[in-house]
Amino acid sequence: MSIAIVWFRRDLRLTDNAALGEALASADAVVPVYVHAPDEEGPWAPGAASRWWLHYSLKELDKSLAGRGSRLVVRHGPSLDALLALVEETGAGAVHWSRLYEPALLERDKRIERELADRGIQAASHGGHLLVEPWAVKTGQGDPYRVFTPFWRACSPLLGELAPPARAPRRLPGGDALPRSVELGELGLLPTIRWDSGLAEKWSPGETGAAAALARFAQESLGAYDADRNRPDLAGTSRLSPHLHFGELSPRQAFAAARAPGLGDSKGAESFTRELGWREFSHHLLFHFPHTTDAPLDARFDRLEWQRDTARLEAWRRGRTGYPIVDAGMRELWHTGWMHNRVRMIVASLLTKNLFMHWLEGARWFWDTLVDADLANNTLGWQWTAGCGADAAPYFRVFNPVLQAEKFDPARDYIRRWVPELARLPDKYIHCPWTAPREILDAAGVEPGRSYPLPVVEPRGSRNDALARFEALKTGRK
DNA sequence: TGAAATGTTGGGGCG
DNA sequence: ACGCCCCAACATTTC
Repeated sequence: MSIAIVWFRRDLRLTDNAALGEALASADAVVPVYVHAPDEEGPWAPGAASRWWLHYSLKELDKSLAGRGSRLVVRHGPSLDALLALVEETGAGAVHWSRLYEPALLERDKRIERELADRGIQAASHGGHLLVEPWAVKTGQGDPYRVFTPFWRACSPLLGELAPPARAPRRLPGGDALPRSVELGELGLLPTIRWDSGLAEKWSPGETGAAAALARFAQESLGAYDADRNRPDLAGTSRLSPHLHFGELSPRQAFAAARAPGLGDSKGAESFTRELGWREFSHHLLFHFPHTTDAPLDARFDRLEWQRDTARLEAWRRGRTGYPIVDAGMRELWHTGWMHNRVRMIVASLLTKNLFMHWLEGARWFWDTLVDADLANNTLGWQWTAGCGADAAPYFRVFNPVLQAEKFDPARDYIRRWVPELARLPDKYIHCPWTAPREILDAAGVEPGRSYPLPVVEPRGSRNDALARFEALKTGRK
């Protein structure tokens, strides 16, 4: 009887999972395994919000495995030791997994593949985390793309060839002879101080929750996605990012949903597919430029001396910058583990271009607080905003938090929800309370500097400041 | 997936 | 009727 280990990592689903499918097709029994080894991800080990999500996603995976005659075997790392022990205990002849593309994991997986092969164990990695493999798309010169539009155009013929998502298996043979597992709780993924009630309210980690989120999105929001995706006050976005990050949903499933009859030709489906394209782009870039997690892609930015100011950084983190749209976003993040993408750009622009603080400070905070924290997306996003990344916003592109708020939160609902101390201000002043006359502030019960902070930085001057520093960088002066 | 400064146009008030 | 000015609306340039 042949036995195969399915090593689950961030493909926490049974549907459209090539590693699982191949294991089932090639062996008589499978052993589903998760190995907890956060330190193998180097300086970018999962943050607190990610760990919370992971706990519940693993719990869900175990539950759906149990419904199919199996269970999830959980072990502590190091990964290689755990896998070798499991091979020994079960007599497995193969280990299957879905490929990931973060630099530290690529290296680790390569080593594990070698070690397994040396011992005569088949080590098989499978695609599925991306629509297109990073090595499959190159420019005419054979280089990786650095600009999104031509990149996405080059992907197009490959997308046309995508097979439809595979079905989940009905039964997993081998469940009667599984090796021991540690309790999920022993992994210590959940916070000791229970700050996670806001997360639990908003999210349903796991494959079932992912499928429900996709169905809701396809039915309710995809049609108007093109316009509504920029509105933080509406449920206009897909909110699939954490599900995609943990592989509770394959990008191919999301892609297929947007292509469903009646939607495939809509503008909304087109822009949503394009967003999936950005996800591909960020992963491809990280694969080709692994150092960009910690260093700018544009090396000229190495010479920049960013501001260090603990008090201001803390004001930004906690949503006390005095800019309502920024504070609303930072509080939404803190409370729900997520922030609307439009608002991510606004808060990132303020941090890097008005406060002139290092994009890594922002990247690290997002990393710890986002349930969808993803090294490729986070790196691309922050370098894009700071202007040092691929297809980046030019250094002079600085968001004005008041104008952005007026444009994308026209009804002021987003501010009133997340910055309740301003809720009674009239529409005219709620995006810029520092311009309100005394009597209006009094009537609304707002005391600038006390009940709500004054702006940490003056936008015009700080913008010009930043421009000057970027300008010096461009011309080579310092 | 920028904002602000600057330039251009055209309608309307008015002497 | 005409020229002049104002200014909103839109376009272009610059950072």
